[in-house]
Amino acid sequence: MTRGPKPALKARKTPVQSRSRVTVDAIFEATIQVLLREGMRALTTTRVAERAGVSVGTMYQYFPNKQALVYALNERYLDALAGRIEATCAEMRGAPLAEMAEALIDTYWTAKTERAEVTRALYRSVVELDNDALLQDFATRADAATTAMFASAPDMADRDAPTLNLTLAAVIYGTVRNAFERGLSDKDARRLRRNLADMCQAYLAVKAEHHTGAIAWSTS
Amino acid sequence: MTRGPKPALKARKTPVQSRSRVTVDAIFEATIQVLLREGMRALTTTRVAERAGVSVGTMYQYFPNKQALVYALNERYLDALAGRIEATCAEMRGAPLAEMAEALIDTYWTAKTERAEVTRALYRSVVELDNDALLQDFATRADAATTAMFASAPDMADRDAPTLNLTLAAVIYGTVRNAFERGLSDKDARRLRRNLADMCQAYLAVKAEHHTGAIAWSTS
Amino acid sequence: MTRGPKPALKARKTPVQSRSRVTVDAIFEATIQVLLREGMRALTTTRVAERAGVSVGTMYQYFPNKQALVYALNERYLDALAGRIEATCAEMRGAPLAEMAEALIDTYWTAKTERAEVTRALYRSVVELDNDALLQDFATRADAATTAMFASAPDMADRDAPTLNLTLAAVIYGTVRNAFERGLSDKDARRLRRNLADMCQAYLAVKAEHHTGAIAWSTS
Amino acid sequence: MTRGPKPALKARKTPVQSRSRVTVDAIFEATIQVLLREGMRALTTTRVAERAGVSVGTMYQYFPNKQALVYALNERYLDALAGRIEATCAEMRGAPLAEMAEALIDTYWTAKTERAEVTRALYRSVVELDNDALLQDFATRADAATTAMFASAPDMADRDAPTLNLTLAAVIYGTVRNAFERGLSDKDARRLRRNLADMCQAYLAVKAEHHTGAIAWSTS
DNA sequence: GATGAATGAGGGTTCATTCAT
DNA sequence: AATGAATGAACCCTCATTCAT
Repeated sequence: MTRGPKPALKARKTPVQSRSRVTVDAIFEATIQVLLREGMRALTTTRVAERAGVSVGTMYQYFPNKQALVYALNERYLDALAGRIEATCAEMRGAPLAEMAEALIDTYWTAKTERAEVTRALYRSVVELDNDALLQDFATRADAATTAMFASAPDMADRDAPTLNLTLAAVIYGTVRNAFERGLSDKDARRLRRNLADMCQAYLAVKAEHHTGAIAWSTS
Repeated sequence: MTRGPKPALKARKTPVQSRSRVTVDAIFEATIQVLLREGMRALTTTRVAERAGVSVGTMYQYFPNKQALVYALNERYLDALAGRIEATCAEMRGAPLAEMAEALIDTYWTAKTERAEVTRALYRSVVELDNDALLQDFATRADAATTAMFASAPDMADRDAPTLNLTLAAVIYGTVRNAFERGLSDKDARRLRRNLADMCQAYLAVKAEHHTGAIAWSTS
Repeated sequence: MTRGPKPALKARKTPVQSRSRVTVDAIFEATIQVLLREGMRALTTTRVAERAGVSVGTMYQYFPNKQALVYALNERYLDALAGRIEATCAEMRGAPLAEMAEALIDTYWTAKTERAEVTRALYRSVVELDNDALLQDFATRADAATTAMFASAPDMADRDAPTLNLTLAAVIYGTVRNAFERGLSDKDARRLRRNLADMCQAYLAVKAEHHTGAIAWSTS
Repeated sequence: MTRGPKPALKARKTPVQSRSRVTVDAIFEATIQVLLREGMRALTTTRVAERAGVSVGTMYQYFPNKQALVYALNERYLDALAGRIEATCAEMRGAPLAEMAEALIDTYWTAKTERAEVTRALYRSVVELDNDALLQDFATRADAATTAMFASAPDMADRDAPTLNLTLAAVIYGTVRNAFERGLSDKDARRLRRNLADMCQAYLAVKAEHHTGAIAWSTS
């Protein structure tokens, strides 16, 4: 299921030594800074190396080409994001669906917002062709985690886990991104987040009635 | 409210004559094709002109520079999209909120899906600088239309129109985009679309109960 | 001796009809204007045609290419200049050398100064390769006139006419151009002009002594 | 007093290392060659780089743009020329005016003639925008040197130094340029040079008489 | 291992010139 | 004759990538 990156995009060496790690981190941070301050168009290898305080040559020791750098940056970010989602999912195992949804919203929203500039920088960097694969991999991994989580909910009844997951995931991730792109005020952001949670809750409650034989709300 | 494009991005001549229109259309179409087949990176003026069957020089007769071309393409698309949303909003004036939401989902989903490649091509192109302004303009226009529509609903009660609008707009547009990016199968797409509508309906129903004094579901 | 222009630089048609003459004049004037206001770099056929109020196509009816236009402009200017020099020479025939020199300075200085911008514009346009030939032709023609004039002076004695001519011509033309390029104030300009005349006079006087058997000034 | 170049025209790196110096020299030399053989019109970055035996990229490492290259070339030449004039002025300090004039002619004439092609190439290149400033700077510097020199002459009497300087400088520089452009034979060149010196001498002698109370030549 | 000067393909853009209308 | 849209060669410049030091 995991497609894995094209060979050309793989990082050259896994930074095991601490010096390497520091260098790579500096490069990543520099990339974000440049992306942020000057945009995708100005993201040149020279500029990144300069800001990272290393030479271009050194950069090429860690990344076979520019695309690989951007790729790795996104990979790293998405890996961390997936990890956080998995953590949340593990934590919420066995909780009611509504709480799961709320926790997922919390996690995702926080992740996207806490370093908004980084998020924005990365959105900008995704022009690169093959990041599609990256996104698919992330989706697959996140979906696996959330699907498993939902399946463990006591109020799952006989719902179709994949479909429920698809619905909640699409709504939550999609809404958060849209919110992000709107550049909302803090107040609006809080409201929207609350309403999104309410919406998921309402949806789950209605479905619950269906599945528990209760009278559907629409007929009440 | 509308910021308007930077002068540098304005198209050079408005294609009034039929020949001009044909040419401009060919250029737009070619841009989409290139974007689609080769990605943003390969979107060069030469390539576009070639595929459009005109010379670079001709292209520059209509667009002062490459950015302006991409800008105009997005402008055109977003203008049409906003128009469709406005039409839907006009049509649904006075209908119940749930129906409005459903109609909005229909319109937006259809617009994004009926020429999926175009949508995909444009998503790829929006990364370019200053298209932000374009998106903001679109959002402003669309929000105006939907807010007005919602305000006309008989079951609006004492809801806060801007907040309701923000919620539904963010959820609907966000979810549709997320769905789109997942490249769902037809079946999954249909399911998600249905569930998104249900979700909105459920949310509106619950809120309705609140506003009509009914006992909230969560306490039942 | 006259090399004549390369065929490619010849104007296409001699403007005999009055309409043609008006058009050509407009084009010339437009060329000067553009040269003046925007410099050589901005001297494009489109721009010239536009300012002249004709279409590029029409321009190409009168000049086979851009170089020919610039060539013709310079040719016209130099022709007029040579004409004025010839007129002065004719007028001064038989006068003393010193008066001849003064008259030549007057004529040349006035010609260069009375429409200084035009002079400047033309200096700018001379980048064009083959204008060398043009300049040579002018020099030949002017030298012929001045040499003849000098030869007619009563105080020529046994001087070498070509050498005297070379000396005076080089000094006068050279100094005037240098003065022009310095962008002198009116006062400085007047002073320099006066001193240039004095210098020529002094030179001629000394030579006269030599040639008349008088004791050379330097030994007195 | 010195205006200094626009920032855009400054050279990118000062060639301190020997390799850099060689490269820059090669580029300068190539520029002159192209200018000479093909004229200003054909002075393209590619052509220069090619003839210099380096890549365009390398050229741009040393000069931020084409104009800067031409600018630097002229700057270098004019700097050397000014230096030579200053040296002559220093050397002639305290000498009689006539000898000063002769020395100035020698220096200037030699400088313009010894590498005639270079001179010619540069005359062709000066048309470019903003080299005006360069010329002004040169003039200012040279005038400062010559004015100071003239002021130190024993036979300055109560002459106006600036005016004397303006006169001699304009006549000498102007005449030399004109001579140069005429492409004189060696014999004619020698003659003209001699006569120019004589002319200056005659002018200074006459003035001297005025200032020393002697009877003016014209009345003798 | 690290450096950064050198490379040169390729990008965006201009503009002299043509030719169908 | 006049027009001006179309052409495309050629220009200036950038920047990912290499490799001698």
